[in-house]
Amino acid sequence: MVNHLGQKIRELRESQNLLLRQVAAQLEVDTALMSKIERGGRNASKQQVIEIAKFLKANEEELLTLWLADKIESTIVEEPTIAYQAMKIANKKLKK
Amino acid sequence: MVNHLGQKIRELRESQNLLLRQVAAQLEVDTALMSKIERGGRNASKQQVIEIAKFLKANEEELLTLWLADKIESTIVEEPTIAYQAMKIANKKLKK
DNA sequence: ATACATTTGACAAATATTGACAAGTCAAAC
DNA sequence: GTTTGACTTGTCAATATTTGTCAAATGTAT
Repeated sequence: MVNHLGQKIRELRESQNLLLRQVAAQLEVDTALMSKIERGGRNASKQQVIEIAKFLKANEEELLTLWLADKIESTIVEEPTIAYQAMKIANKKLKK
Repeated sequence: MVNHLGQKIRELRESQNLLLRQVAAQLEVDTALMSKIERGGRNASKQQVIEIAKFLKANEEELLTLWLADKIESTIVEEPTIAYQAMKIANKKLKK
């Protein structure tokens, strides 16, 4: 399983030489939680993603898209054999 | 929002002239819960879907696929603008 | 070895989900 | 118009899951 959002956040954070502690402070959460978010051990809330985007000067929609992709993946990961077909069905809604 | 699984179950049940009460008894749940499952007010558990398929002589994989599609849809429904892109990302995993 | 960043596991608190029950609607008999 | 039977809905307690913190462990450079 990948963790699209966490990897992206870590990339952004490190490229700006920021510490977990600093990002965590901005979100007003424990450093441990921030670590888990980056490593995929916890999901960020939508609001947290928005604040992270702001703080790391990233595109909010891009991060939210990764966040949603992670959620979709964790929904389907237990059902690999039928996932593709189910995705196809779910996709039909989107075209409208 | 549609409810793929519930609609299919109702269709199967009615075509066999069975009562909600009868299907519910088979699953050992309240009729009210069965009603909610068919109408989309509650999600069935995976085990319940399997038992429903058996009782209604339906294809288990087909019902589970609808069940998973419903879960995916409820994951993306709150984020219509980014859903398509997120689905595309999640889809990449499946090809492997 | 010290200092500091990060990670991990365990835990309580908060939140969400589950299924039952009771009360409700509705239509078809009667 | 009241009874009956099928289904629906709101509410609730029980249960399960998720959330974030703390303390301890691990890693990393000086």
